[in-house]
Amino acid sequence: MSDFQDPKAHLFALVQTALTSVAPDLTDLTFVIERPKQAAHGDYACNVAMQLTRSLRRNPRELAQAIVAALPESTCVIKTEIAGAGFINFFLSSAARTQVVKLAQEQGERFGRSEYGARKKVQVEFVSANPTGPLHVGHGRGAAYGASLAAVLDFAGYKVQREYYVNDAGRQMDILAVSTWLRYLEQFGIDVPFPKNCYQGDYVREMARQIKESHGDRYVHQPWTVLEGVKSAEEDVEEHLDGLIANAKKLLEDDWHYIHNFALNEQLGDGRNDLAEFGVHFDNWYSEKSLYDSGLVERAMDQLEANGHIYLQDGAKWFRSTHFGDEKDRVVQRENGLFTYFASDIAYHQNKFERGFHKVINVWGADHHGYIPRVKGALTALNMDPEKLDIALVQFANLIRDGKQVSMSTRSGEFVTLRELRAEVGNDAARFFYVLRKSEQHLDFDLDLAKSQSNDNPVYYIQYAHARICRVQEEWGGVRADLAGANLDLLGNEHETAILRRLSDFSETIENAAREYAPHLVAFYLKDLAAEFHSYYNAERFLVDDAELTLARIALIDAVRQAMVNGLALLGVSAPEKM
RNA sequence: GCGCCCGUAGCUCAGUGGAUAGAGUGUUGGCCUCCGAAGCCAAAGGUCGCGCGUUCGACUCGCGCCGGGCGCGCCA
Repeated sequence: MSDFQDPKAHLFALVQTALTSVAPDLTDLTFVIERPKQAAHGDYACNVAMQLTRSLRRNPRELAQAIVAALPESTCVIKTEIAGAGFINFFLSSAARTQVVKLAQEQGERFGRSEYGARKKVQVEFVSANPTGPLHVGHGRGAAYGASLAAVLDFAGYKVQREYYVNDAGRQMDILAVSTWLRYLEQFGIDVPFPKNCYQGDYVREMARQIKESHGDRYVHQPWTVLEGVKSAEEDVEEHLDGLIANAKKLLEDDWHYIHNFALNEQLGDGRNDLAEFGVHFDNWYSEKSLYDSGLVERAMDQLEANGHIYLQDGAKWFRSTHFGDEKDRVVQRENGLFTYFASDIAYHQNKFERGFHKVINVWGADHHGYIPRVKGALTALNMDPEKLDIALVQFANLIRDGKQVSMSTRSGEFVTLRELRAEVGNDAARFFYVLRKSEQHLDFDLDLAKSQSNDNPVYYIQYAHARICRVQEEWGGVRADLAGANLDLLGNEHETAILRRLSDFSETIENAAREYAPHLVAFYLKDLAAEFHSYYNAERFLVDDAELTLARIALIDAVRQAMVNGLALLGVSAPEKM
C-alpha cells in the first residue's frame, strides 16, 4: 500500500528504474512528473523522453517506447500511453486515485502536512513597524503575508520562529516621546508650537491626556525653558526638533524615560493587540535597545573593524560595503558618535545567525530593497553566509477609496489604520484579500469593493463551499467514523475525478508555497477546489437512494472539507459551518 | 543616470521550460417542486508590451528596448 501513499513519487521511482536500463550512463538527467492540463492526457505525465533526446540523439517517441517497455509492474498504473512530442502519460487505478480520501480521513487536521522542511529551523521576521503609531494598511499586508508564510512553512515541515524586531532605540522614538510631551504641555496652556515633523495623530493627544490624568502637572515646564537655545523651525526643522528633544531630556531628567517608555509601551501594546485580533502572533519580540545594552552593536563594529572593513572619513566611521557589491559605502557611526540604524541592524542580523537558523527570512516593504546589498555585505564581512538570509519583498499596498488613492503617512496622521480596515471589511476578508496577490505584485486594496456585501469577494465563495458541505453532512446525519468503510471505487465521474486530482495536489501545493515563499498559491488552490466542489454540487446529489454511493460521496466531500479547513487556517481565515 | 518589481481577455489577476494560455468581474443567454441560487451551465472576449537569442519545445530562461511603480541620506 505504501506505493499509493504518494502516487507521483511512486511514478518517479518507476521511471528512474526504467532509466537504469534505457540510459544507464546518464546520472544528472532532470525530468518531471506533472499534472497534465487536460484530463484526457492521464493522471500524470512525464517528459523524460524529450529530456533524453539530445544526449542520446534518438527520436523522443522511440525513447518513450523503450522507457515504457522497461517500466516495472505496478498495481498503481492501469495504462500508459505515448502522446504529443513524446510525453508518457500515466493512468492510475481507482485505488491510487482515491487513496487521498483515506489519507484525509486518517490525518484530519494534519492532512496536507509534509516533511518537506525536515524540521529545519527557520525564522520569519515580519511587520517590525516602528512603535510610533497605529499600524496602517501597508503594515497589514506584511502582517498577513508573514503570518501566512510562517504557517505554510510550519505546515511544510519547518520549525518556524516568528519574530518582531522592535525599534525601541533611536530618534523616531525620541520624536514620539517629545511629541507626547508637547501635547501634554498644551493641556496646561503652555504654548510651544507643535512642529510639523512631530507625530500629528490624535493618539498622541490621547497619551498626553492619560499622562495628565495619572500624574497631573508633574512634567510641566515653562515655554522659554523648553525653547531655550533651540534653532527656529524656519531655519532648520530637523535641528529644531533635535533641540527640543535635547531640552526635554535635560529638563525632565529621569522623567524623560518615563514618558519615553510610556509612549513606547502604549504603541507597542496597541500594535500587539491589533495584530492578535488579526490572527497574527509572534514567538519573539526582539528589542533593538537590547542590542546596545548587551554590547552587541559595539562587538559587531569591533569585528568589522578588526576584519578591516571600517574606515574613518569626515569624522564618521564607514563600512566599506562597496567591497561586497553595494553601490556606495555606508556610515555606521556618525560624526556625533551615535550609531546609525544600519549599525544596530548589522548586530541584529549577526545575532540572528548566531541563533542557528537554517534560513533567516525577512519580510520587508519593497521600498527597502536598496538595503539588501549592505546587509548581506555586512554578513559576509563578518564571515557569515549571506545565502542563509532571504529577503521577501512585499510591494506596496495602496488603498483606494471612491476610485482615488488614499495618501498614507504616519507623521501627517492621514493614514488609514489596519484597525479601521478590519472593522470595515472584517478580518477574514482582509486576511484573504492581502494574500490573494503574489507579494511582488502591487496591491490596490479597493475599500469600496471589499466593503460592499461582496459576492465579488472570493473568501465568501470558499467559505460558502465549506458551509454547504457541513449542511449536507448535517442532513446526512451519519458520523465521520462511518466514512472509513466507504467504497471509494464508486467515485469516478468527471466531477469526482477532478476533485480527487485536486485533493492529491494539496500537500504539494503547500510545499510549493513554502519553497517559493508564496502563500497566495494556497489561496488560489482553495478557490479552485471550491469551484470544483460547487460545480459537483450542482451536477449531482450526494444524498441518494443508493446508500453505498451516498457514503462514498460524503467521504469525498469530507476530504474537501478537511482541505478547506486546513488551508483556510494557514491563511488565518475562519471556516464557518453556517453563514 | 543606476538598481529592484510589474506589463497576460474591457477591468482585477493566476499560470513549478511542455500538449489547445486560465480564473474572477463585466457583457449576453439559460438553471431553484430537488442536500443553502453567497451557487451552477453556456456564449463572447488574447500579436501573453516589442525585438533578438538559448531549447526538441518559451507567457516562463538570457540580452536589448518601450511603458508603469518604488528606491538611491551621517533618516528609520
